[in-house]
Amino acid sequence: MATSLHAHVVEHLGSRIVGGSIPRGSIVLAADLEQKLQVSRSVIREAVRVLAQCGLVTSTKRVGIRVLGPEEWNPYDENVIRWRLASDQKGAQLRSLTELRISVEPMAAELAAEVAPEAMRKELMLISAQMNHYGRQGDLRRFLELDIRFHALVLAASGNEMFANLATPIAAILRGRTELGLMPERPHEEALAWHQSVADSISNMDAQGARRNMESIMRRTHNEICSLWEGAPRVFVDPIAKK
Amino acid sequence: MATSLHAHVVEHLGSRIVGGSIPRGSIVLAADLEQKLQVSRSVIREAVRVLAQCGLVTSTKRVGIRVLGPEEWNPYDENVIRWRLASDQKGAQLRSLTELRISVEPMAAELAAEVAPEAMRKELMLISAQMNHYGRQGDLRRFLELDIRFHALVLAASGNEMFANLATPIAAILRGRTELGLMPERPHEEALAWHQSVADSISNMDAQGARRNMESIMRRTHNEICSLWEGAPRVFVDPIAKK
DNA sequence: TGACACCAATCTGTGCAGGCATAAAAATAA
DNA sequence: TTATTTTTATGCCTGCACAGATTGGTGTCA
Repeated sequence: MATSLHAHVVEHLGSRIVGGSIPRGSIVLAADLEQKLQVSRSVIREAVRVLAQCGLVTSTKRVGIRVLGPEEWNPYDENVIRWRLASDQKGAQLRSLTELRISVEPMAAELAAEVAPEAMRKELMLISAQMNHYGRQGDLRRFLELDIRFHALVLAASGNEMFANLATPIAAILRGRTELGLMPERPHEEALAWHQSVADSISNMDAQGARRNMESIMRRTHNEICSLWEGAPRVFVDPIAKK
Repeated sequence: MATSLHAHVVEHLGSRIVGGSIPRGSIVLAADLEQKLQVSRSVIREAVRVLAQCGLVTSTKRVGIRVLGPEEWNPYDENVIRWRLASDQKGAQLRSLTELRISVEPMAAELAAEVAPEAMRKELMLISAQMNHYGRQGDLRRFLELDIRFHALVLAASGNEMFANLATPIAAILRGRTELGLMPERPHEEALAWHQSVADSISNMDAQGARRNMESIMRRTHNEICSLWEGAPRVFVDPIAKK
């Protein structure tokens, strides 16, 4: 529905708020937006409702539409993540996501070894074999897509829908890393072996083995890209202030 | 805004969809909703936009508002979590959240030890001291509130906004566990000591110590409540099917 | 006769325009 | 300072036109 009018307005406002060109505390009026974007009130209102859902704005009577600060944004919202990745907060967003996946993926691998359905174990073995093949050939494009699928599969095979839902932003990390040339010419043998071991362990229901090998992958991943966010400021949200 | 009309409609429809009384694949018409809920089109439309954002419905021309299945729901949406906790999927939701916090909190403790601002370290020491005090007295109500604050603080002190945002659902877990009588008469000495050690480690910038002690807390937590979701089915979402 | 492509009717969400009600800030009076 | 009035932007409602997808009918061709 990217073609729908209200989605366009959401995109317009959301990217500007997250990007910083509409600073926190700003107050915009629905009537002004109608005129500026040349759309009707209903479109504006629906867009504002969606943005309010993401925590980007609140709309109160007699005041208007108030733009909120980053502490209020929903960091799990797909749009918010995308807008942050396209802004100067890219580093901080990548750091948050990477820390999250480092935490989650070993547990996902462990769970997958215990509960994954047979079809997913099979596919995991297939994917890791293909990763070996194309990795050794230095075909980075194909390797990237397989890598994305591999990690998405492990997350899905955990049977935890919260884990599975991290596949999309994690794919964004992997794509970003490759685009930025942070991948070696061809994947390290070590990394290939770890992926293979994760698949083997899951296939053999070896939960601890799956976890250990995934932890190894995560350690290397972290070392490879943590330079990206050097100096990006951390945000400390006092959990009481939000109540 | 809980008093606003459109929020009421979101609540009405959302809880019914997640609760299962409006099954997946159902098609409801905006006009019918107008009449049934006695509200105007604009209210219905804004509510449907919000629900579409959560992945509960899609609305297409000539067909109506189609109710989606659980694979499409956004598992990080606060409303969705709340509705699931109030439904017969409560077990599965608690399991997902618990697995997530087991993954995340040790890393959060480690990060907090490295980057937490001084004020948060201080408060963490204060909270853990109070937890000791009220815990030994067997004042479970006060202990619960301190426990919630403790974990929320560690998550916030990590400087990772995605971690910090898990404080709300984690608080729901802790409250639920106490309400269901899954807490011992008084907290185990071990648990008190671990909380104290986490606070100490963070205060002393001992990242590995903070992680280890938090891992101990998580292991015990898991053992205490994993009986809650015995037999709850796992959902395996093929990451390709969603593309 | 039957299969298939094409077209028109129809249905429902999308978007537009304008009106009244209401709540909360701001200004004014006590 | 406190209470009251005024101001003003959003909340909510309704009528209308449009767009796009489904459906069924029509005609063509094998």
